[in-house]
Amino acid sequence: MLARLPIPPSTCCPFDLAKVLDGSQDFRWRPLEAGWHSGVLDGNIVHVRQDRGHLEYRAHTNLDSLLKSYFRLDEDIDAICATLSSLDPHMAALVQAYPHVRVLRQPNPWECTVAYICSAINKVGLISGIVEGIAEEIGKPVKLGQDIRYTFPSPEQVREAGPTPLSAMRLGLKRDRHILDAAGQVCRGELDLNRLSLSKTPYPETKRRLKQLHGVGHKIADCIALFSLDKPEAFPIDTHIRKALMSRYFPPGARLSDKQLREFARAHFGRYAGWAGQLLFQSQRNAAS
DNA sequence: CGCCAGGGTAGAC
DNA sequence: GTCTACCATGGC
Repeated sequence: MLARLPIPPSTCCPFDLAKVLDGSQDFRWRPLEAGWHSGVLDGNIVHVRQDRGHLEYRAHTNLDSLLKSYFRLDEDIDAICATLSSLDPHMAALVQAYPHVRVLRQPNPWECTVAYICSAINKVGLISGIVEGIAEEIGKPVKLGQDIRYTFPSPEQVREAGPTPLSAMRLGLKRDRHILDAAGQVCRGELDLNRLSLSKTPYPETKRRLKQLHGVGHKIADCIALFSLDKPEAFPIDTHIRKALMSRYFPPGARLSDKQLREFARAHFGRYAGWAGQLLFQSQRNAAS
């Protein structure tokens, strides 16, 4: 089926699909022809394209609510922009320079967890290949037109597949064991990712639970919380964010631990710290390349 | 070959 | 609480 969703107009931060996906926190988008992009969202293969004020998509079923949630079409982006711009002059400049930045709401926290366990000390392109590889090895094929993709395997599927396919992928840094262990925790009901996504589960408790997973520390727990568990105050600190913070908010030569940087971010950026972090990330990556 | 990439961990003080 | 060595792989 082919469908169209209206994109709410925004004066300061208009929606730009290509840029949103390019700087995306979801590793599973692939460009197609004529402005279309192929993705796999929570088991659904989907093609999306922007036609001015509308989001067009092709899929096997109605994905209106899923896509609205994913791209945050139901959210007041102008209000978030205004909040970020009011934090300090640098943030105001970044909102103007990168108006397309969005923190997407990924529908599958399990996939997000595995993807970011694989992200440690890897380049974005490589992470993308690893996540795709896990889907191809253990997931199920899904087809839309001539496009064949693979669903990301559920914890049950990962556990049934056992250690062999993961170790054969040579993920390094014991990531194969971390993923299998996390799958076991979810399967045994020791880890309830859906409960953590509820607004009644606050950010601190969410992060504490995620950090109990092997291979998940402050940074990756914050990525999972921010990108798939609806915790906009989560502030993942990686090498880029560290550099951006040090150059813009502290005098040259200052030495701050990650703990001090987390405390600064919480106090200075507040409720939408994660969005502020995405802006810093974009600017730092842009400056580096 | 050397270096680094969207870190995490155990063990040491 | 903070510092350190080590974990493993691919791309340039």
